[in-house]
Amino acid sequence: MKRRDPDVALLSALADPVRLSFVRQLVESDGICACDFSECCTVSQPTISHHLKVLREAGVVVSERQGTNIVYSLAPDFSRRWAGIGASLAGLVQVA
Amino acid sequence: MKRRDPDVALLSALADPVRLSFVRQLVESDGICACDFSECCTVSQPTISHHLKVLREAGVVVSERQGTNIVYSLAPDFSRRWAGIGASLAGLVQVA
DNA sequence: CATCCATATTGACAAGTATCAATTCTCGCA
DNA sequence: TGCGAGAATTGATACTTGTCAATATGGATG
Repeated sequence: MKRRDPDVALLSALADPVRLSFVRQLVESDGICACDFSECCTVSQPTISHHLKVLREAGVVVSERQGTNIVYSLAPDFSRRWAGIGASLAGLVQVA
Repeated sequence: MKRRDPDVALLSALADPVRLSFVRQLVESDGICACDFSECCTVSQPTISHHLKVLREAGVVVSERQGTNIVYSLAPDFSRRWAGIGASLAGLVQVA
């Protein structure tokens, strides 16, 4: 596919039930081990890894090694990017 | 197709460059004739109709006949739905 | 260094989607 | 009532994507 609009890429990354579920979990925590995502959805380990890669490449999450595990957390500028798209779509304003 | 999470359905509807472009045009106007969407993207009439149907079924837009044409506009509760998803994702608050 | 565990990658396949050409539908209007 | 224009549907096709099994990678640790 051609080079993608980053907004479309971000929306695409969120437009999957498994990935949206991952992101919702990440919003409520300060980092989740990759191995712990398997508890929510009945998908295999490679599938989890695939979805995390999609989220990483869209800039939704970042990963960091902590000992044996790899811990994922929301990308620091995710909420700003989301607000930016929202501003262009629905006139929303972010309250700090 | 299985029953879909409406949030995923809304995000999926927006996660396409043509449809996102349509929605951005709709945000800035009070209604656009279906025939006028052809000006922005180089896609055929059936393709435009298809994308508008996807947006309609996701609840992003509504359509209304006006004489010969069919006029599309943003669904009245779209911005509320967007804000709802944002609240669960990024802690955003809508400023009325 | 050898091994083990967690994660990532590869390969394959099924299902979904975007697109267009051709056709059909549906009003408004003469 | 019949015609014409705008919009939707159908059918076909190429591309993308979600998924898993099998395999590879890469640190930590004995």
